[in-house]
This record gives sequence, C-alpha cells and structure tokens, in this order.
Amino acid sequence: MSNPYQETWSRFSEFLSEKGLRMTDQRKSIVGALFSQDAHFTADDLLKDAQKLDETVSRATLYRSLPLLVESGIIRMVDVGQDNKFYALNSQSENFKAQVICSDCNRIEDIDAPFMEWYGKSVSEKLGLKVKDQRLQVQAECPDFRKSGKCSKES
Amino acid sequence: MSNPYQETWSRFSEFLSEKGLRMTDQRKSIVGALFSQDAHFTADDLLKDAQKLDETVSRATLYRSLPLLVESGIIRMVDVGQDNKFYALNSQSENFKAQVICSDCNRIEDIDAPFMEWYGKSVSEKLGLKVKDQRLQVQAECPDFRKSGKCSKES
DNA sequence: GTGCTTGCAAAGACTTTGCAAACTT
DNA sequence: AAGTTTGCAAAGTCTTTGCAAGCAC
Repeated sequence: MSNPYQETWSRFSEFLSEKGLRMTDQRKSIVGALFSQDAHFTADDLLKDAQKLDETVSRATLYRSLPLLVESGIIRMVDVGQDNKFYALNSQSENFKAQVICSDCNRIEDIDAPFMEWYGKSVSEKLGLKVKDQRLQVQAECPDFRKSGKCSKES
Repeated sequence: MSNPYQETWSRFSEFLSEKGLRMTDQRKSIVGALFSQDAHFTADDLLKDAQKLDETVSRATLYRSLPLLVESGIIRMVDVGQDNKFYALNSQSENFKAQVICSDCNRIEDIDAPFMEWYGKSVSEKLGLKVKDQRLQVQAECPDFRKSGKCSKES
C-alpha cells in the first residue's frame, strides 16, 4: 500500500468498479506505464511505454483510458499553450504548482506556489465563482539559455 | 489614428513592410474582422467574419496570417487547456489578466490580477528565470451555473 | 519584372468512433 | 450469460504545405 504503483492501481480499480467498468490487462499496463514517465508526458509517450509492458495495448485503448485516468484524479491535463497536450501524474502533495515553460526548449518545470492558490481563490470568490482548478503558467527563458543561447537539456 | 481599426491596420502594415511582406486585401479583411470578435475567438470564428468582409479569404490564408498577427503583437494566443485554441486582441491596457473559464459552458472571462504578475515574476526570478509571459487560469463554476445548474449564456 | 501571396486540394498530426470478436464479472 | 472492452481501420478535426496562377511593390 505504500508502493505508489500499488496505491494507484487500487485507486483506479476502485474508481472503475464504482462506475461499473472493468480492470483489464491493457488498463493495468497503462497505469504501470505512468511510472516510467517524466513529469510531463504526451499521449504518445504513455502509449509507447504501455506497449513495452503489453504490446497489445492499442492507440485506441490508450485514448479511451486517458479520460478515465483524468476523471479518477490519477493524472491531470497540463496544457501549456504549445502544440501538444501534456499530462502529469497527480502527486499526493496537494501544493499548488506553477508551471514554468522554457520558451527555448519547451521543457516544463513545476514550482510550488502556494500563495498563488490563495490569491486566485480569493479573487474568484469575490466574483461569486466557485474555483475548481487553477494553474499559473509562466513562459520564461531558463538559465542555460540565458548563458549560452541554447538549452543544455534541449530535446 | 484614434480609431482602433486604423491604428491596428497601420501597425500591421508597418510590421509587414519591416519584414518585406505585403499588405493584401485578404490581410486587410482579416484585420477588419478582428473587431467583430468576442474577447476570445477561434481561428474559425475569425475566418467566418473575414469572409463576410471578403469572400475570397481562404482558410489557408487565415492560418498563414495568424502567426503574423501574433508576432506583430496585435493578438495573442490564449490557450485554455480545452480542445480549441483561442486568440484575443491585445488591448492597450497592459494589466495582467487572469482567465476564468466556466467549467460548464466554457465561457472565458478575463479579470484583472495585477498582483499575480508581480508574484509570478518574483518567484521565477528567484530561480534565475527571465519571464516572458505568464497567465493564471482558473476553472470555476459561474454564478448562473451554481444557481440553476445550467449556464444562462451557454452556447 | 521580382518574388511575395493566394486558393485549392492534398497531406499531416492527433484524436475519436463503428464494428465484430474477445474478455471481465 | 450480459454487458464492457478490445483492436482495427475509417473517419474526424484542426492545421499545414506544395503548387501554379495572381498580385503588390
């Protein structure tokens, strides 16, 4: 139960059976592949790794699983206003994260910004809005880029 | 010059000629159509209105113009992590805006959040990052939805 | 005239869906 | 057995691109 994979797996199982859905081999592999991902991954990244665990996982199944993983709270969408959609594993820590996106290499880093959360909430609630989710995105040049004109970690 | 269309048009003209590009009828119509847009619009919204002004504006031309409009600073991309990309006219006011997205009807509202800007900047610069752009996105239920379970303005 | 622009249609990238077979419960 | 899930392939959606004709400068 302290194993993050176990924990996630049983959480997903539970979610599925509550909705009358089933845990299949393919879904197991997809959950397993979550743990070999970087902090931010694309649908395609996840598919490739899921197929390493079980080559019968098809693209269709992966795309059918993503909404379930999001709805169950296991992952979240991280849209960075670039071309691709990214996803990220929801960590246990409930700290509000700001996403810092390097404008050169598109690398994404999460930084803690707990104060942000408070601020966004208080502004929104003054307007009568009930906040469900919020994110701060910062586009910036990373230190590597500023020094050398190029990101050392460029993909 | 006080006319926002005039102002925008000449700004775009200038931008184009600096880059050795040309002002065409189609580009004029696209700029004209910017002013019949809501605060946030899609490529398709803009195309439809540009075609009302000049039916010869093609989808290809619209898509070829968008990057130019962004690069010239006339519009900006507003990615809300939903399915579509949105664009918005850059207003003269340089106030930092937070985007509040109604999770029911997907309507987007901008609210001023000048303090946010300061905070995001100060956090990022502590990390050695040079901020180029930032945005706060808040997903929330709007007041209509909370009262009636449905957005009055639902599209 | 030079070479940027255009519309068209085809191609791309990514995601969704219909269907019959297979599998979970 | 009942009903969900699967892979496949086709279809969708949105955006980009090659090309030859047209237009701005």
